[in-house]
Amino acid sequence: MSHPETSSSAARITPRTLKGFRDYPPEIMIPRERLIDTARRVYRSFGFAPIDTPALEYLDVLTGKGSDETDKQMYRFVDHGGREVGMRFDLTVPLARFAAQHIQELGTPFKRYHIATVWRGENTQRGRYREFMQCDFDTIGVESVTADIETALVIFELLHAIGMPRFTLRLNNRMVLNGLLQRLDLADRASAVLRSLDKLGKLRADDVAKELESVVGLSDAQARDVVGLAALDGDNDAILRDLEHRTEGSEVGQTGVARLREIVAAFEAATGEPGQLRIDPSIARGLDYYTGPIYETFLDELPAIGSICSGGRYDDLAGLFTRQRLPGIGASLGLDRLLAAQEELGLIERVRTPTPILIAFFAADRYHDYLRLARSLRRAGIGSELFPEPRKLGAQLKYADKQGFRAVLILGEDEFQAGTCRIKDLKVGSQEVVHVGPDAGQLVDHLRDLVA
RNA sequence: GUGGCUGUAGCUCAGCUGGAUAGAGCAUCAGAUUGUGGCUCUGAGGGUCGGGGGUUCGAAUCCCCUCAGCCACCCCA
Repeated sequence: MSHPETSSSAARITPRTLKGFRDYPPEIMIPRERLIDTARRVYRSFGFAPIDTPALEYLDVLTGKGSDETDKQMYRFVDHGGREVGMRFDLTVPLARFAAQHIQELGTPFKRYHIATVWRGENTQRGRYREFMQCDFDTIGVESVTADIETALVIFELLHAIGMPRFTLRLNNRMVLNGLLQRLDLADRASAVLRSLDKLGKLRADDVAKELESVVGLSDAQARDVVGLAALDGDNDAILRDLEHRTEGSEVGQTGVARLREIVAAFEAATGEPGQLRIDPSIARGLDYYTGPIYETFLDELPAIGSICSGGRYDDLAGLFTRQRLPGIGASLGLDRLLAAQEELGLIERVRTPTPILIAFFAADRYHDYLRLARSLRRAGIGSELFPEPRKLGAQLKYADKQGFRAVLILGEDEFQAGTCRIKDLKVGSQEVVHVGPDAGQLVDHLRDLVA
């Protein structure tokens, strides 16, 4: 109307989102933010401090480390000043740059968490988008096994805090794999072998063995030996003994097994839940840069969705940027996967409001009294929305129902006169009349139980 | 990036081998119901049939291109 030139349908632009990019409406954003808050709280409780870095970096900063694959997936452009620029495709490369640039002031150990959006122009799939969020935590500058142990403990606490205590943290050590490959005389083909090995979760052992022979060129015996790792069964002690045997004569391998042993013992001592940490020699993780312990976390109720928290140790984070050696270890929560899992397990309550209480705007000339009441409730820590117009009560209740409010406060002239308030519990359907009291104190006491 | 499947109202879908004004359920809005949501009834709004081009007297229907989604592969910080 005010823009006649855009009112014809020919001039109108179709509203749409780019492939792999998403809108997040309130009912999606509310559980998402809750999860992020929980991760933040757990990270901070262990002493990890927040950092942020720019979404855009000089292209050479990002491409330096990247494989051809990540190069292909990176969003890049030339800015108005002629600079070659890329969008970060993970939070580890920015961390490496950040650490190389600031480690003098930061000192070590440096523990940081970083929850931020990253971009990859890869093909989309269910649960894989071109814009997504990573929730990393890392410890820089600690070679000792204590950092490996703490990483496992953070994952443990995180999953419990999220309310998903039924999970298995699977642990392996690249040193063990390297030791084994050394013994098999395959050190030169390590990354190809590991890539195939990593498929053991998805493919049958026979197929992986076949791939190792045909693609990587292993002998029958070598392939069987590698795949045999996955067949290892029994408790952690039994597996560790077996691994010790298999890596005999390899110093790296033996060191790796010893480190696993320490992690297992400390995890048990700290949590009292030894069953939730399992040595799994078939966990390889695709990445070349892992050099020590590696972690993957699977939900017992939904293992098929894949690892929801993974990470590992790397000996040289920032070698591209500085001569100073910066060893580190860290992991990343798979936010989207975890949300998908919670959704599938029916753990996500669908609400469109972060606020539990709606105050019906009922008596038109009591507006100021409603404002005062709302303020008292908010000050007492009870989120309260005042309906903006004195519409029909039925319409306001309908709105409250649709948005997912926990309760509606109904006060008309009668209630104001009597100093009372009706609390309508939308979930149960019951209703009670309570005294408001000074500063709404009595009302607050009632509501606290309700919204707890 | 490669291959396959799919795309009709906000959502789930129907719509025959090409035929006239494209339908249903749910959802939305209004009313029944000016101090009480979910249930019921009545009514209304809502469609470039993903988009563009082609074949045809005639296309939601057939063909090509394109965009998007799903699945598999590739890969996986």
